[in-house]
Amino acid sequence: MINADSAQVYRDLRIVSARPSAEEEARAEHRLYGYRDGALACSAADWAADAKREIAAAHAAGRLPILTGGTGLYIRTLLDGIAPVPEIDGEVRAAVRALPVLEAHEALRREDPEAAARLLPSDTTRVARALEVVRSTGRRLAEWQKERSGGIADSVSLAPLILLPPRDWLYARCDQRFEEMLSDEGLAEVRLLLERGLDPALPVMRAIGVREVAAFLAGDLTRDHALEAGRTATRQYAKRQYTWFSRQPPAEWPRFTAAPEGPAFDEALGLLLRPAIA
RNA sequence: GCCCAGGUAGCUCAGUUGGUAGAGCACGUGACUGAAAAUCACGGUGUCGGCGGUUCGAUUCCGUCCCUGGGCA
Repeated sequence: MINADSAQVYRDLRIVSARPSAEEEARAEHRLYGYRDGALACSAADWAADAKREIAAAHAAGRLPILTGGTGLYIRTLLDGIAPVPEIDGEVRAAVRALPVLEAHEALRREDPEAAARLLPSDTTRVARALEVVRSTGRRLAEWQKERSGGIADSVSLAPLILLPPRDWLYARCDQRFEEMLSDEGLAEVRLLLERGLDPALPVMRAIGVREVAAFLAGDLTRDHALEAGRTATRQYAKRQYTWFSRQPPAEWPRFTAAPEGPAFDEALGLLLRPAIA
């Protein structure tokens, strides 16, 4: 089992990212779960390189790799590749991210007018990305994006299955899941993370639940309010995933729209895995 | 029981000097090329507490009842 989830890669988040339990991990080999330090941001390309290695290793050992996870961009990067933009200079990145968005957009208007026209001044992430790319590489992002490299889609045979369970079912699971984050173990996990004093902009600090649990620990939210805020954030995220996975992947990838449990799901998995194993 | 203050969207509240109403959050829909559990865009979803009255017209004014909070007994 190879993780394709951007939060489950971090060592610091076990409960909060709802990683598979020790018992679950004992049933099959699991890779790329909790293998990175939260102090270092993991990018889609970083993960794709790791996943490529794990897939190759599984193939070499004559075993079937199964990717699972909810980060669409990661999976797309692995399969289709991504623009070959070189590593961004650390100082450039820091300077760009220190700018207020409006100023960054203003700068972009001068340095990459095309990108400025395409992006709304409110879109902090993309404005910063476009700006750091021109500044660090001297080439506009759109130029880089004419090319994609590193994808493995053509060299593997893929058996995809997209899970789009009924909204009610999905939201009930979201609500249930957050309860565990406020357990003693969940609280301890967030306490340890906070003690590291990491940059709050790091992905590990922005994982759903970290902010809510931290607010509870600090006394800024009651337990009930933290629970409600966390559940809301989880449901909103689930909706974003729903939109991504129902619309972004190729139309021919099968969608499983019932709850992923019981005989119907077992049959779908069986149909999926039989040719892959053969 | 009496006196105040309230009752408007799922929630917290604006507002309408009488012409059927709007913010934030929630919610819905969508976008997505190197921090994506991120970031962003679009959408108002409503017996304006109930019933009467005045009026061409009432969520708005009047009466009454109900409910909530506070005060006095």
